[in-house]
Amino acid sequence: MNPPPNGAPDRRPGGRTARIRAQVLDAVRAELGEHGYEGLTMEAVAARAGVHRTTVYRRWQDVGGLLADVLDAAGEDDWAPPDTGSLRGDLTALNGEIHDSLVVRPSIPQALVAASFRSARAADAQQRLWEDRYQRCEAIVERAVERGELPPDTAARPLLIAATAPLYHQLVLLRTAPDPHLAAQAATTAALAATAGAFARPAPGDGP
Amino acid sequence: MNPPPNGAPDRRPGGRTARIRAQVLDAVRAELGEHGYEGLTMEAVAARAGVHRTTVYRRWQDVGGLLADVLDAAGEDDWAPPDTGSLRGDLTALNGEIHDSLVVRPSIPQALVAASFRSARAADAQQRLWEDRYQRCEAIVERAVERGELPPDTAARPLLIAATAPLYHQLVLLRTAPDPHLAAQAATTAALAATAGAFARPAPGDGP
DNA sequence: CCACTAGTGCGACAACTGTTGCTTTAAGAT
DNA sequence: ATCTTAAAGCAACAGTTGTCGCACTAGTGG
Repeated sequence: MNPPPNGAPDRRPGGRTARIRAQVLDAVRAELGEHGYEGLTMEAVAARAGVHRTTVYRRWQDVGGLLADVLDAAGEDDWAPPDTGSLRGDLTALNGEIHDSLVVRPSIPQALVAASFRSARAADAQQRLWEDRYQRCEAIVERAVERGELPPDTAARPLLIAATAPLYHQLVLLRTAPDPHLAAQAATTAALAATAGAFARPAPGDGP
Repeated sequence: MNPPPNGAPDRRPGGRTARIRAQVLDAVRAELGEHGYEGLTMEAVAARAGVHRTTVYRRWQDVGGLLADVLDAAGEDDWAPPDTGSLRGDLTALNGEIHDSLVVRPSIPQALVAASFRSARAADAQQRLWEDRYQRCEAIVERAVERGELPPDTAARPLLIAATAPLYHQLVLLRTAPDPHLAAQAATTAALAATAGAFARPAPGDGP
């Protein structure tokens, strides 16, 4: 295809290439913070990064490419899900984090979601990031199973989705006013359903 | 502000104005169906509608205005939530409808969601449509309460959100592969939590 | 039937977006 | 130090998007 879009410091990891990438990505985040996704243009990013337009076009192609790179960089952190000692506590804390990240204006996650609708590459990067996050969150369910809070055959992913989806739905899709106890409400509901065995896997004999 | 964008046949409800509005909205839906939201341009809509570009710009301003008008038109139907005789059945049928509308390619609802991120006016229209839909769906909860399936102080909206949010989350935001029994799974979970009283309103004494 | 005018068609234009060929800079190797 | 070449700068260009003034068409009212 074409050369890797995300910096690809394979051939020349030298200072300039990396420096310019950092400048540009910083500029993207700053622009996103100031004008939101709507106001994010290649022109403005290049100007703020102190880099020529052509450079940005050549390395990232379009706005979606820029966002994809930002998303990939976001997945390289060491974030870990909260560990409060109980399933309900973990889910509530997790939802609190999600809630806060979605209500600050302007919200970077919101902008990234918006971008994923305009660019296939941003959508792919977004999907990778979601997958990574939910994967890490499965630890919450594993710990709950170890503590005996949940039956051992509980499917982690649907449970996590049930807990977090209402937040995204209300704040991203429906755009209702931020409800202070929405996070706890959704977490509690999911925990309750899980304890009742709502997420037990259908086929128990899935061993080796 | 400015003259009403959605046709506004106040002053001259004559045949041509209405005819052109219909042509343009049809063209929007057709373009949306063929090229998705990405490929929706004012130029193409005008051409397909057999109308001059300037006319479309003047009456709808931008793509968001077009979508907003389509959304408003969509809310004028006589849709009613399914009535199967049980809460779980109703929610499952409802989720089935949502599921189907989101997995067909290209999906109009998906495109409208995407549009709502680009245009404030489309976002407003989208919000009106969601509100209308969830309002109508509250009948599901009311019937369940009347049947004695749910406690009388059950909050309808959070319950409906809990039931439907996982679908939107997976199919619109996460874009995972369509899961055939995802609709039933989410509906069942929500129904179970509701029966357990997870959506009981906190303050019982809110009467006159 | 005729006059009025909201709404549409038309063409020209400015602004913006993205591309291309070439030159210049600087990282990495000899 | 100097050579090589990947990557950035630069300027000119084509295509697209949105705007404006004016002419004209066709509902609306007398």
